[in-house]
Amino acid sequence: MKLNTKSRYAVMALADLAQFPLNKPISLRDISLRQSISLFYLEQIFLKLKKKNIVKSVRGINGGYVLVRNPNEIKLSEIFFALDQKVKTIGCKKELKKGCNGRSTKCITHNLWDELDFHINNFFENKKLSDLVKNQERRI
Amino acid sequence: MKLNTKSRYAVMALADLAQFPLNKPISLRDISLRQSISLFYLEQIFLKLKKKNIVKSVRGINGGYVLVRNPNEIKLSEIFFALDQKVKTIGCKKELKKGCNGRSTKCITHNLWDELDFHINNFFENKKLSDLVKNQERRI
DNA sequence: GAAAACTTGACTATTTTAGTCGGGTATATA
DNA sequence: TATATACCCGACTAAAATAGTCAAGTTTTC
Repeated sequence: MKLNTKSRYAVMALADLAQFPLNKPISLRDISLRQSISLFYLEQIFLKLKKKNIVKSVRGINGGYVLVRNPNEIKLSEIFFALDQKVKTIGCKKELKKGCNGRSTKCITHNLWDELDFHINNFFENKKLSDLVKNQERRI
Repeated sequence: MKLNTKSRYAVMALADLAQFPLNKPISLRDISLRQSISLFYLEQIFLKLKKKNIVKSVRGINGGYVLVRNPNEIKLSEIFFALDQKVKTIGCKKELKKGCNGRSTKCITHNLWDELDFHINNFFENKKLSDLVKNQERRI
């Protein structure tokens, strides 16, 4: 059970972004250099973040990306959701044959995975982007 | 972020096992049929469970597997551990280049993944096999 | 008009996962 | 003691997911 790089990088990049003034566009190139993440990969990631209205883009020279809201209004769950990374421990409903057996409507461990789902999603639901930067030194 | 089938099946199979008297060997064939899990796959899984002393085997006719301890003494975290499925959201220590940048000893989101790790592992640490069977009807 | 920086879709190599298979060994019971 | 049942164990493979790359744009500022 592990997090994929896409959501991880997304959080890292946004945390990076959150350290700067709200209206100053930060280029992906800069983030790429600071966080050691491939520029091309970042482009993929930010496209999705933009679609979900977490960041907005400023084109042209001196352009870059800017957070749409304040870091304390951005839940980590949103970020994960933007990258289609909702935590799903199992889909009992879908894979009827494998996950849930036909005997009853719910398989023996069904409730467990539901609980786990809730437990993890809850974690991200209660974390804000600002929580990551709070005790971090500002780098200009 | 999702659970793999191996740990999922392991929990399902052990929950199945836990519904029977402690000293009655249950064959993998039976579990395979009841839970709709491939017999070959179950063999792989139970080999690991046996190595970690969660189940013991009884060979020959009428043989099968038996829980070593009571279901209320078996933590789900043990099961996951037996299948090398410790939750690891990220290994900042190892992949220095990608995960943690060289600037400081810890990358900007390092603590977050640590917290998440703890949060999830905690969930499994506090769950016992018996919790799964508690409100389950016994099937003979 | 040139350079910086976003836009978009397609592509690929690598890794992981899920599952299969074959050829064993041990043992209860007829 | 024969034999069927059931565990033992390592090797193998197909398919899916992941991680990352690339090319050919468009927009905007200086």
